[in-house]
Amino acid sequence: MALEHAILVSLLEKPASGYELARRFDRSIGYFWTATHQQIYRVLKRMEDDGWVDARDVPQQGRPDKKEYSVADLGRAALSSWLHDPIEPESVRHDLAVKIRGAAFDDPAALIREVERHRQAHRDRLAHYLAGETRDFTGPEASAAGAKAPLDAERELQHVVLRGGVAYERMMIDWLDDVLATLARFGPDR
Amino acid sequence: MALEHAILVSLLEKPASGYELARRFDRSIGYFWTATHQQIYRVLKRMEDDGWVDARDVPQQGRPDKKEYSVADLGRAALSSWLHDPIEPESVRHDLAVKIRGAAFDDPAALIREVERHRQAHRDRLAHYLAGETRDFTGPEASAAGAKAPLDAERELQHVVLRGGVAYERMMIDWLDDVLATLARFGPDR
DNA sequence: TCCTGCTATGCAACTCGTTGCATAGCAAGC
DNA sequence: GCTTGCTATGCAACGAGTTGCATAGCAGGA
Repeated sequence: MALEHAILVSLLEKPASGYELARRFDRSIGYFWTATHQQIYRVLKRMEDDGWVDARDVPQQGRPDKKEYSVADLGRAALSSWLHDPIEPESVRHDLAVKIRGAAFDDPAALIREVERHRQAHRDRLAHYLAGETRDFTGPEASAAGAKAPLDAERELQHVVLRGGVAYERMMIDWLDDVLATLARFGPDR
Repeated sequence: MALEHAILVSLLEKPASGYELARRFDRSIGYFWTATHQQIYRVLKRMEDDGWVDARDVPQQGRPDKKEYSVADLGRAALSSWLHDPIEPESVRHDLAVKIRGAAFDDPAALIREVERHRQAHRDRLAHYLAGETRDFTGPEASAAGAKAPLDAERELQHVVLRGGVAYERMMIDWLDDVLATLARFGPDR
């Protein structure tokens, strides 16, 4: 269970309300961790009760007030402790692989459109990542940041995680091409 | 939710008891879908109640009796229906990426051992996959299967899923090398 | 004026997944 | 004879995740 920790990291990068966190989980953080606003509100409340985060009411003009959360000392300690925990074996859940093996007992050709849809989704995400990389990690901004802090850990680590996302999407696209070629061999017969 | 469907696919490949299924989920199926024996027994009971699978008591010598399940017509229909459903957007949960971004607010160097452990786990899994590929999908066996059925969908589709696993592990190993190189840059200062 | 849509927070109910525990037969070794 | 360990099945409790719904302020357009 790491939703708490993902929230702590996100709040350390920048304090936010539950709503803002939910939107981050649709974007940057969401690339490697998903969560709905329900989970986020529930967990935020628990974290506030446990003293992991501090809440602050922020009046806004033109929109409802919000509760902005920031990380408290206890939260920082909890994150640190989790980071030093050598756990995690890595579990996988890949529906598409189940479908592909299942297709042997149904119509393999019927899966082609589905796989093509997935491939397109991965292409879109790859394009999105690459655009983000160009925007945030290359050119004058990168140099400016470099001048400001030659070894900016936060930035560098965000970049290496993004590179992981890029590598993942590229791998998936290549593999789905392989899957499509395999499925095509079963197309004519049935 | 696709545990039912993963079980259906596995039972179509070969009928099995709950216990045997649980062991498959530690091996071949487990490479892209995990499940404990608790989930499996619970879901099998529901599937039996729904008429998706048939149960058969099998007395054994030297060990307790088992209940062997096989897929019923209703189960086959349910699987087929699921296969034709164009759902699934693909959600991700990657603890290690959270840890890496979190390391910016702690000691980046402390993560090195953890990342190395993960890299080793992925290397082990890659070696395991490659051994399985050599065993099941190359050499005389493959030719024999080829002679028996020039387009054996079940086998081909199992192979392409395995190739996906191989591609994934290779990608992860490369990425973790990248992560280690990045973390190393923050090692000396702290 | 009313409707749509975005920001912002939350409850309730349900399903899914995990963990700890219990039972029971039999085999092998000390 | 006792313990350990594997096969085989299952209950109970809890925690995590999903879905549907509710509320409320305000903006903008028909």
